[in-house]
Amino acid sequence: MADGRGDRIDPIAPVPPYRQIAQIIRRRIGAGEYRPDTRIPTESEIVGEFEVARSTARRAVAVLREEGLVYTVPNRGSYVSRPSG
Amino acid sequence: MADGRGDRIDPIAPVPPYRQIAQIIRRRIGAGEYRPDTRIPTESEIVGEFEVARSTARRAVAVLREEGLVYTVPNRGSYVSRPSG
DNA sequence: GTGTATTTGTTCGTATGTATC
DNA sequence: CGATACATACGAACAAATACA
Repeated sequence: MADGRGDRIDPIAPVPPYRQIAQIIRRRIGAGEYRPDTRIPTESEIVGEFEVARSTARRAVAVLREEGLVYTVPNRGSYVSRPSG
Repeated sequence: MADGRGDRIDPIAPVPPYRQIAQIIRRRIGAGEYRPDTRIPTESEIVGEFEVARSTARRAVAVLREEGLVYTVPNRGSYVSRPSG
């Protein structure tokens, strides 16, 4: 379960899918499923797991990046940020 | 003409380029221009002939692969499938 | 064995058009 | 009208396997 399979989004919830996905990944990071400097799921994997468009997957990752929770390396993927300090 | 030069895609047609290209290759296979177990054009060749991005060329090939019309050998190319049976 | 070219695999960056709410 | 979402397309970079001189 370390991969969190079973998490689902509700496409008709008031909170848009991209935020729900960001929340799920945020929780996994907090739970240590994705650790510092290791890659979080690629956009394609997010698309596959949550059955959303790539643009939605990208937005979810963008939310986490803007929060500073992850950093994105072009053409490589997005990685969990190390605790600041 | 066995190489099909002259086939063109319409970038603004309702049918997207990647499907038009798949259709053209599909037709060539049906016409025997590309025969069983022989390679179809590489992604680069498709890019050159139809003047599309590689990602579009890949999608066209993916369509044919999903239809079972061709099989792709990693790092080698895509080949015409043999008639099932 | 080395080096280079070819070819597919992967991944992110960005833009446009359409549709829905 | 704005935000969200999906489909499509082009671009760029790099990896890995294969082929060949």
